[in-house]
Amino acid sequence: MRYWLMKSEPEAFSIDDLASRPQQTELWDGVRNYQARNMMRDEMQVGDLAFFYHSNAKPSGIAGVMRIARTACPDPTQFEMASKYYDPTSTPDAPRWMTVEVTFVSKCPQLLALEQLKQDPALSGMQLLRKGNRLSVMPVAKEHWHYIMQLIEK
DNA sequence: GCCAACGTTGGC
DNA sequence: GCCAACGTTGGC
Repeated sequence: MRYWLMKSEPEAFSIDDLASRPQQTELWDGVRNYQARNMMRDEMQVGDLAFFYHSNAKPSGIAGVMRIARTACPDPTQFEMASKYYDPTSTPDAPRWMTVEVTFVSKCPQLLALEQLKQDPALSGMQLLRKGNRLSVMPVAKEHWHYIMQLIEK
């Protein structure tokens, strides 16, 4: 059982969008970074939990919790010419980009803002808070996960 | 909208 | 393989 954090711009896809999907489930498509892909492809397991992080938002922060519902499969948008995630160098025989399916678990009663996370000494060292960090999928340490869950439930 | 911090691309 | 140029992410 592992813990993750996955970013999405809420204007593109938010925690509310996930909660209102059929089955409250969605393919986490559009990731085009090898490190992030490798984690989804090689490490995520069904049942793992992930924070849904709103990036490029006002304010940015942790908006909810989701569960990995299906292990890695090819990201269909890489083959769709009309998609902004289309990748002409990828083929169905050798798909370059993989993704996972996620299911809604809960929405935070109030968003846990990045600013608040930064100011919390218990979270120093968290990958999300490292300067220059741009990864859209990253692991969360167990102790950080439980600490943040307790902040959410406060 | 700015810009720092990356990541990728391609000429050499 | 180096590295300059370019593109992207994401906080502010």
